[in-house]
Amino acid sequence: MILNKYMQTRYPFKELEDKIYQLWEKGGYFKPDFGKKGPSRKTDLKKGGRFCIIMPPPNANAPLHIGHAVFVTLEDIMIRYHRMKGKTTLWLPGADHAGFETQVVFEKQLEKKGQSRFQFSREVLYKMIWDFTQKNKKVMEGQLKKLGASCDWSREKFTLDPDIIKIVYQTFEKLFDDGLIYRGKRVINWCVKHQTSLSDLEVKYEERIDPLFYIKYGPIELATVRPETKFGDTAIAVNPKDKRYKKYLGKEIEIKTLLGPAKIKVIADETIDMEFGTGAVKITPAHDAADFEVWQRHKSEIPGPKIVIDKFGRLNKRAGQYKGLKVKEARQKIAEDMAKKGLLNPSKTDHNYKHNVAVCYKCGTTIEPLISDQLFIKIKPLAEKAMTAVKKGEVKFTSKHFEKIFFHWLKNIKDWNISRQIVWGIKIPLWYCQEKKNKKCRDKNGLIVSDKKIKQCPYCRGEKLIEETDTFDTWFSSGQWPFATLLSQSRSSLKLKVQSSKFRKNIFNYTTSDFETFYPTSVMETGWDILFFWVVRMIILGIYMTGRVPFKHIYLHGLVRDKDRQKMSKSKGNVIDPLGVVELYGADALRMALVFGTSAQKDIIMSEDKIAAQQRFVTKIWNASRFILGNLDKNFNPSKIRQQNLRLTKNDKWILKELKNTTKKAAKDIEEFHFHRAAEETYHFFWHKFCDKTLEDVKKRLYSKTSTLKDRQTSQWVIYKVLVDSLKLLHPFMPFITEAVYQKLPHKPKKALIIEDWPK
RNA sequence: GGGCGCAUAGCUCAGCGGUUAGAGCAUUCGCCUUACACGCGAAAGGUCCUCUGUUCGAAUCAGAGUGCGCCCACCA
Repeated sequence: MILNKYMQTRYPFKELEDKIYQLWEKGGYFKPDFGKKGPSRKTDLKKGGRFCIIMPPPNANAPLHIGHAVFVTLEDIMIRYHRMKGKTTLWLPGADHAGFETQVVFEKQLEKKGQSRFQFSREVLYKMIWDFTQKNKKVMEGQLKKLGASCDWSREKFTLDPDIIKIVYQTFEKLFDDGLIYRGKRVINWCVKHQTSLSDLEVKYEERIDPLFYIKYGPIELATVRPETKFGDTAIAVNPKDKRYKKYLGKEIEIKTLLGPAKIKVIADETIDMEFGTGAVKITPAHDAADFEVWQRHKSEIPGPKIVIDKFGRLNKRAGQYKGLKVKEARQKIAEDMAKKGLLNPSKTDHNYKHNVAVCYKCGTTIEPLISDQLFIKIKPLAEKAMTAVKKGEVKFTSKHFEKIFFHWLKNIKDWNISRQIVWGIKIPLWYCQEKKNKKCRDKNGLIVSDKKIKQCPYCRGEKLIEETDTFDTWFSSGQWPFATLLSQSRSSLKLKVQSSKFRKNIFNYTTSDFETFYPTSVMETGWDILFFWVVRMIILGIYMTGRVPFKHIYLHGLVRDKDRQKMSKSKGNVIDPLGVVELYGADALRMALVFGTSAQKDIIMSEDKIAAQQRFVTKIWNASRFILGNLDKNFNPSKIRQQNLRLTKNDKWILKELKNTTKKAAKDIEEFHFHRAAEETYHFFWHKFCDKTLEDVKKRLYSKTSTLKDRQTSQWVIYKVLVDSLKLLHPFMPFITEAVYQKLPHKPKKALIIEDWPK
């Protein structure tokens, strides 16, 4: 008996959630054209408008973490709300191959097995990672469903889908034809462990204490932390205003080195800080980005870069007897030897010199700045357009804060290195002609864009061709995600045309209904940590390829932290596994906890307590619903009751008014991206106004034997009406419990709550 | 070095010019009242960081200070 009662009073989320998701999915409710007949979609559009979110594709290299649950929750709230508002609504899901990130994860797994990526051929490695991501992708899809994501699975895309790659190639070719791609020697961030270049964004800085040595270059003494790079020095630079060195300016001075006597030129450059060290700097253009720029300014005066460190972080033959030593060993050895020979002043060495050292953001290995051939995008002209679009309000940040950061970053943007020396990714469709037999070919610097194997240079007919093996920076392809995903939805005409046109760049002349209908999308919702990596690039590439911004609003959510404000990480052991939580408390509780008490753009503080608290709210909804549905007369039918025949009490009128206010406020708050306010408002309305006040008040009338039929009818009508509308208001936040209750209503106007109309 | 944000109840945060400053969690007290004890009813808890100004009126706007945090750039 007690057991029986217990089971009744708890909402059996475990049993119901999957079934409810199936009900939605099988009903086709996630599809934008659900309930709309035939091809007349355009007229339908006019009525309700449209709403579209392209899901930030999770990396297919690990199960979902709590951060993913945040985006699912926020985006699903918007999607469900606008769907109920009658809009043609699309939430397009996807998964990201996540080039470097995935390769790093996979490499770690190999390492655990005592293997290395370098023992596999490109093809084998690619296949292995492919299988790995496909497996992960499946897992992720299941997890997104568990969280209640009402996205249209029939439109799901993967960043390595052939049609996506096709579009990425066309973008690349257009950039190339417009002269915005160049291949050149630049000092790039090289990760010695991962054997690839990294963009500036993929580099973090660590404060370290290293000795600052004072070395003697003939009569000039200068400070450096990196004496091991001295074999690559091509000049000494001083500030033009520095009187101490005036007599040496423009002259070659005789110096002694560990490898014998040499000559080196002294030049003047304004960037040199007279205050630091001795005011004189050795210039090593092959291994320092700033020095490289000095060389660029003084090309005519001094020799070009001399490489002394190889890709494995070891000194090469330029370093004489030090060849083969690793940077760290070499530094110590060289400093010692120089001191012995009087080339270094040991008494001046600063052993407490604090400075920042660049490290790989994934493995923490010290970045070796290396000069190397890489592909770059000339980003300035593109960045300008992105800034203009934001200034004009074509794209709106929901937070001014991020808008400022956006402008600051774009103003100072540097060319984007898009080539990565890794296997996992989209191969750069580039060939290099070694012969360059005619002008046309020379003009292109021997670069040929082709995604197919070619045997001949199309310009000079030369047959000595080298194929590029690098892959694109993942963000280059994901930066095209909004238009690429929508364009690639075309089932018939476009696909054919794209395939037959090979590299015709005007695929955008062919419109597909999805691209036409949903581009620009309504909102880009993602974490602020990828503002530069992703959001900015989408704006840039979106405008470049389509002439229009990719989305109208940008909503950036914060990081999920634990209750001590710590970042969640596996090593700290403070991670909350969203799927584990769903198992324990149900998806609704997790979703509600993620919006409740958190405000836009700020970090989200999450603890299990908070989720448990929301589960209690789920229980409350369940029990209130049980009470209401259990107290309706058998023949109760709300559609047959006329409001003018009711005898509404003061309290009845009060709750109906509150309902109206809450409906209005919740709608406004969701539309203005204040999700927490909408959630809290509705929560408070339902629990503390409706349940605590109205239901208690109504009991008197329901239980009393002296109540008239009219009074009974009135109370039933009121509580039923408020319940049904509350379910609608709560549905975007807590889709499962609300749908579960809706399915039990005696008179459902629609087959499911998800396709109900938002209350008026 | 450049830029930005935050400071409100024990904790996490709302509120951002107008009654007595709110919520969730935690705390205390009373209740197994026929929807729910994952509940109900009540209570306690706040110089809204400090100072100065603007205003009829400031937690809310401005300036200065203090503390905390973040982002960008990295100079040998």
